[in-house]
Order: sequence, then structure tokens, then C-alpha cells
Amino acid sequence: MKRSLEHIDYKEGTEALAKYAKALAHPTRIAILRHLENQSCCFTGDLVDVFPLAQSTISQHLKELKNAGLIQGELKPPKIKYCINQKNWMEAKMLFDELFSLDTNVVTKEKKC
Amino acid sequence: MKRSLEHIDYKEGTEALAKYAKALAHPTRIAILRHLENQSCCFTGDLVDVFPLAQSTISQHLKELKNAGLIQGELKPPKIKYCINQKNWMEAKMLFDELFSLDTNVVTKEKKC
DNA sequence: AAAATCAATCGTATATTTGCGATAAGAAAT
DNA sequence: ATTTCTTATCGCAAATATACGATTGATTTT
Repeated sequence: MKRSLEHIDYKEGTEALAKYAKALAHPTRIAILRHLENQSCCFTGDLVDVFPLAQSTISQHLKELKNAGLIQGELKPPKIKYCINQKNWMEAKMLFDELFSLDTNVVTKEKKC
Repeated sequence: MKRSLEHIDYKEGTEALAKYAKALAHPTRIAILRHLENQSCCFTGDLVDVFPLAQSTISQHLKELKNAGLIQGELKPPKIKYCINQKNWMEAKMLFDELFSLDTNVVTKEKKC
């Protein structure tokens, strides 16, 4: 992909928000997170039973959620217990809240058109 | 891409939420939305001036935001005025709120591990 | 030590996303 | 009618995402 040479200086938090949004941009990953919230944690195998997807596919979705920081894995040999990463989950919540709350004080903003 | 043959029955709102998250999964699109919120609306050309991206690239990002339903265009010949689609914006807000608020009543939930 | 279990990773195939320049399409102004 | 202005779309290239089966690696059980 051709990429813009200049780095764009986005407002603070914009890239972090995009990162979280990207992690949420697939229904299976949202469903996994809901599942984790419902029962606080789970193993990869539990999810393989719940969704009609290959084990490798589930594992890949978990990897993306982990890379985005939304979940964390804890070794419980021979299994791995996955939980929501509360700290980052709260950060994501706040970033989304902030984005969607901007319109509340729209009356005080200058209308440009 | 190989695709699962069986359709997955996600919980109500999951696919809509994924659709909105996907639209937000790029910092430029978040920045465009912030810009729209700040001054209630704008023209494509305004954004081309703000971001170091080609006009065609901006247009494509606007198209995705429009397809996701987050913005809408209004013909103001020879320009097009873009605004947040308030109805869908609120729906997105509620879907994200719901996702992130599940943990508040976690004490009442059964812990499975 | 060998077998079984569980999850990650590899390799592959295909679809989608992101970016650009060039072109097209529409209305407005000359 | 022609030119100008504004935005969308096309065609291309490269990167990323999504899915699968097969394999690997680590741990536990036998």
C-alpha cells in the first residue's frame, strides 16, 4: 500500500481509540468480549465450543484482542484463562465516551456552516 | 477468503456494533468525526486542507463513514455538506455504552472460573 | 518414557482496506 | 457553449484481515 510520507499528528487519544475500535470491528470478537464479561473469564476451548469456527481462527481473534490490550491470558496449565484487561477496558470505555459526548455541548460551539 | 458456511447467530446488536467499530477503526476517520462535531458540518475540501492526504483518499474515508451511517451528505451545489447522522450516532453511542457497561453488575454474575 | 490434551503458530488462499493519480460527473460561472 | 470548481469513482499496488487445516510446543496424565 502506498502510504503518506508525512506522519499525521492526530489529537491525543485518537490512535489509541482507533486501535480499540479495530479490535471491536468484528462480530466474533465482540461476542468473545461479551462472553468474557458474562462469566468473567474463560478458556480458548470454551469459545471453540460456542462458535462454529476453527480453533485456529478463535486463537487468532484472541491474539488480536490481546494485542489491542483488551484481554489478557493467564497460564492455568494445561489451559490458558482469558480475562478482560480491566485497566485498558476502562481506558477504551473512556475514549469512546469522550468521542460520543462531544455533541452534548454543541450549542456552545461555533457553527461554520 | 475461506468463510464459515454456517451463519453465526450473534446477539442482537453485535453486528451493528461491529459495523460502527469498523468505521471508527482508522484515526483519520475519527479525526474527521471530531472535526464534524466541532463545527457541526463541513465540506470535503475543508478536510483535504486539514489532512495531508489526497482528495480521493478523503473522499473514500467519507464514503465509508457514510456507508456505516455515521455521517450524511447534503447537496449544497457545487459542494456537499457533511454532517453527523444524529440518529445513527446515538445508536452507535448506545451500543458502545451497552458493551462497556456490562461489567458494572458483574458481582451478580456467576463466575465460571 | 509415551500418550494425551490444549492452545499457538505456520502456511495458504482469498477478501478487504488503504493509499495514490487520473479521470469522470455534476453544477455554476463566464 | 465552454470553462471552472468540487467531489466521486476507477484502476492500480501493497498491506492487512479472515478463515482453514496441519503442525508445533508445552504440560499433564498414564
